[in-house]
Amino acid sequence: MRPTIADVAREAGVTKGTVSHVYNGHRPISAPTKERVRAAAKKLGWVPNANASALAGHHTNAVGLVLHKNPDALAVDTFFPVFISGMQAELSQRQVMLAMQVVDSQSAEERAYRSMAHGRADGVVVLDIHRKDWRIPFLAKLRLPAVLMDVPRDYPGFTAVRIDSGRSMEELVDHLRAQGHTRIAHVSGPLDYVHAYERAAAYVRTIGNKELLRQGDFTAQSGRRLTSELLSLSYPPTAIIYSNNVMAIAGQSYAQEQGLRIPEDLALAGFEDDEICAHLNPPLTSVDTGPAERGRLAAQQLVQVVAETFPESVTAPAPVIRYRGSTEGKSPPGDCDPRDV
Amino acid sequence: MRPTIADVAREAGVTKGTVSHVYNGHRPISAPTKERVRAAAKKLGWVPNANASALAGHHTNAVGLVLHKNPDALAVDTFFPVFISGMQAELSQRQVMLAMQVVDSQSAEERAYRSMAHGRADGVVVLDIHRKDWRIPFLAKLRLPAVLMDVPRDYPGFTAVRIDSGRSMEELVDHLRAQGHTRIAHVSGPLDYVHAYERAAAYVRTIGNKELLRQGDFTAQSGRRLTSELLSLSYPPTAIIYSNNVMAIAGQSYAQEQGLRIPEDLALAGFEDDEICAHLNPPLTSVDTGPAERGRLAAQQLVQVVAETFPESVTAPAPVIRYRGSTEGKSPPGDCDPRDV
DNA sequence: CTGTTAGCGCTTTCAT
DNA sequence: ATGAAAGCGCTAACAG
Repeated sequence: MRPTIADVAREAGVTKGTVSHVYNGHRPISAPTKERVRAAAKKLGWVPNANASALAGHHTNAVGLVLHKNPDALAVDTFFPVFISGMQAELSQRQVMLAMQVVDSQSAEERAYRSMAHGRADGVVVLDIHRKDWRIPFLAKLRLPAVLMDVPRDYPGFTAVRIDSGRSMEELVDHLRAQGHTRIAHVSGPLDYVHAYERAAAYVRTIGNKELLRQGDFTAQSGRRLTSELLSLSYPPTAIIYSNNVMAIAGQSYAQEQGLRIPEDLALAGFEDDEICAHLNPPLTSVDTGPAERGRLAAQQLVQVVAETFPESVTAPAPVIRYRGSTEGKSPPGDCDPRDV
Repeated sequence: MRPTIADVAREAGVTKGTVSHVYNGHRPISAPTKERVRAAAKKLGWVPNANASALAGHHTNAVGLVLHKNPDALAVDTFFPVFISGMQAELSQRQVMLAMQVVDSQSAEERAYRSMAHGRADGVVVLDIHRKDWRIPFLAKLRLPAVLMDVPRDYPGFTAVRIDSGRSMEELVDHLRAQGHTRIAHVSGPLDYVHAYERAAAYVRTIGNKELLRQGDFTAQSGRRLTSELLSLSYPPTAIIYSNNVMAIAGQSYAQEQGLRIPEDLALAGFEDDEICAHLNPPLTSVDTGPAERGRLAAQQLVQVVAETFPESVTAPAPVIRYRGSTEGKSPPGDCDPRDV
């Protein structure tokens, strides 16, 4: 049988309560007793049973992450591994586990959050918030502590980790304009996602109209399709900003197949920078939103929420635009680019 | 208060035992009773408390993954996200959670496995097996069900998911020889890892000596350093095979900085293909070991192990070599490559 | 500073 | 086919 707290207590000549307190520090224990208990635990190879302690105590030492998406998307999108590694940087220090569940329907998602609330995790990090998101009231009802990523405003009872991506969109447009572009398109993500919406809104605000705005769904396929659609306009754009890199890479590859030179004939930029962007040919300009740091902040906030030291919402460090070859070298109209011969 | 099984029982006019059996099918329940219980549960928003059921029953509906490495490595190495997405493809169907813990020391790793064994998870998947791996006897002692990835032989009481990567090394060497290469180097991973060792062993077997074998550690830095070392030999290699892509990409980038043309002056190939390889300039030849499928198989095996239908060890589909520009176009010695002018 | 004990919410015999 | 009740291993409130 696996050792229980009673075995350790017997071995150390104390009671279960004492052993318990040695491990959670909820009351002072004399040094020699502490030592005896530690020695006994080590000798027997005892670790607290997480289920029993969660059941009795109400802390699981785990945080949850419920992802509503196709498992394949996890493999393609580089945001997740980096975000998760950021979370783990914070969690591994504190020996907190990450309880991850991928679901494929709303009912499964509800069940998953319910089970998190009912003893699986002390709290959750919520990603990909929608503009009208059922999960926020739902989590409130469940009284499940949560950190909301990238919500546009504060929600009572929740803390948030925010990011200002509208600003980056403006900078990107300015940069392209400075290079002489006047027809700048945007391939957005689904506009019911807050992050996609904010980028698109900033785009429309800066450009002044939505003539060249197209709504994609973050997949390579939609990046390709919408690029093709934009390029076959009678008056096509000379620059396209994509709301993520998967779409941008697909767009670049499509444009090159069509014989367009990047950036001379078409400039491209994306959001959610990752290592691949620097290695493309030409390298892709993109916005680094700092996913690792955001993951770390999310975990840090959540740990505090769980500890009942209710933290203020924070804003992640401003995104950084990595300017690369895909937006360089556009000459002002009328000029003649030497490479153009 | 969150609803408990007692609330549901009361609401449905039955006992707790009956509710329990409706949910785990451990004994027949009449249809009408079943319906009443289901309705009551839905009405109250009840889901079984995972801790209580694990404590009483002994199943957690979670599988564990303990990773002993720097969190950053998770972000760089594309193996993990893809492997995990493969696992999730299997787990999400069965509503099984993934309990993930990143640790930074052996003692933390032991604790993590102990806590998995003591109620965190029904079993674990073990990655990055060493040639002499303390975890195997340790897990046996803990009686924690486990699936071992890429072990060279069977271990009594464990099932394994294997892969034949030695064969790919041979093919790669043959391919390079066919293109006229006679000085073929290998930058391996740490040789105490089974996967790195098997590749290196196949290399030595095929080449006949270890003159051009260098031991790296899977980081970009070591890829760069060892490439530099190999290239400054008085009789340097004309081709290098790396044990992972991080090292290969770093090597390619270093070689190009030195003014070498790939593949004319130096051919390169790596293991652990990922999307980035196809987008490099030139695209990198590499071995696709099918991480998603291996993740799926691991999860599938583990689920079976946990269900006590002890499955045979399986071998994953053979790796596929993606031949790309980084190994093409080497002319036989003496010939004159037109591009060489 | 330490001992005692009543649960936490569920599963599972043993009854009926 | 269902009910009753004894724990699973731990925490925390109550004693001392």
